[in-house]
Amino acid sequence: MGRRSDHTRDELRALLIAHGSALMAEQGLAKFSGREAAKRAGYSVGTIYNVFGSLDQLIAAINSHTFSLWAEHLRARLEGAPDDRIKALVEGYFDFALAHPNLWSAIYDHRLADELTEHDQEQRAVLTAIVENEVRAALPDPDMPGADRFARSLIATVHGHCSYVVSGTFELLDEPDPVGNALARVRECIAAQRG
Amino acid sequence: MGRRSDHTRDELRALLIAHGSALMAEQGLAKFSGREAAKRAGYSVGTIYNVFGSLDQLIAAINSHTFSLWAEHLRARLEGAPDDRIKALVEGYFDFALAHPNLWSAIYDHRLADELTEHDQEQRAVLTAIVENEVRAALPDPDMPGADRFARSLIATVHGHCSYVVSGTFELLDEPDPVGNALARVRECIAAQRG
DNA sequence: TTTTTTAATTGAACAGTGTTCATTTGTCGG
DNA sequence: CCGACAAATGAACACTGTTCAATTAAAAAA
Repeated sequence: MGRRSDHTRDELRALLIAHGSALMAEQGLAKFSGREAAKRAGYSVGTIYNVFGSLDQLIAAINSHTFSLWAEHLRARLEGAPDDRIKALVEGYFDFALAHPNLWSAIYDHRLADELTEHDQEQRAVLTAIVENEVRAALPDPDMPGADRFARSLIATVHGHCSYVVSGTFELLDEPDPVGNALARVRECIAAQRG
Repeated sequence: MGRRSDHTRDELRALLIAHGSALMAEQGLAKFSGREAAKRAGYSVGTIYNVFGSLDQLIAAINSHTFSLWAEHLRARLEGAPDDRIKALVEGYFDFALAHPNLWSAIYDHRLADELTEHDQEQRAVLTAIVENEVRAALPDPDMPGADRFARSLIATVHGHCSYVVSGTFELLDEPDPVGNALARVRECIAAQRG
């Protein structure tokens, strides 16, 4: 088969990301296969290299897509619990990761040799922005200098706890309530920002 | 070549771990090759399966070995700075990871299908125990209930920050001082344990 | 000591992987 | 209608993990 035009370039991108994402969710990064992803999309291996330049860039795009799903999940959870928004964020962070462990892990297990696309970076920045806004609002002084850096430090804090849950480290250490721990640490740090 | 006896079982284990660890440090988990590791140790692929049962178990053993190096690094750093021991721990956590990013990442990027060996678990628990002791000592009340769980929560906190550094996430977000952030969070949480 | 049994080591075989690229075949501007 | 371009293919290559019959040395038994 030679040239087709079943899909535009953008449709093809979306198609490969969608099927790639499904495969990633099923198999995880370690067992992910470009050939299989292409086959499911109805194309052959080479097409990945035409469209994304490399398999790694397809995986990066899949991961960026996961970020979008995740951001949407957080937004929905914030909407459903307008009282304690920090709690909603922390719980939303965890339950997305636990609902989609393979997708979530792939984000952090994948190491890209070259840099992320502009598009990928923007897609990923959305989640960070959501958290930055909420943390700022929860701060004793929302205009505190370095509020955004502080917010990202809190993300890292929650991330560490979540990472231990998904990797099984906490299970090994018989930790009964990792989410509660993460939330407690976040609250302590926010409280410490007064004065 | 048939049966040899150049090495005892334990020597062979150590040999494969040593060469595997060197390869892991050079190439990282994604490009790690069992064949290559075996070749460097002077044996053939099959030997890995004889000794460890599976390639994944060899990788688990390599990672446990990394934990030992890491614990030793922390001990040395604690010895060199007996005044601010929490700072020594946090900095020690980071600079081991940054000195050996491939070894460090392999620990968290590798997902074992079956469970860890007793031996592997013990080897890994050493690092946790060191931190638990130090955190306990730094606590307003060292006999606080749940001190160990709290210590592990702090480890998760530092881990999250470190993970973001090694994966490049923080670099992307222009964070100038991730270690400082981690240390600040840890201090805030410890201080919050009084009362 | 000689023979038998047992255990360790190999490497070919298999099914899969990522990556490249000559070849084919639609699409489109002139 | 045709030539130029672009997209899709899949065979080829060098690798991967995993299995396992065959080989050979060590240990046990005779």
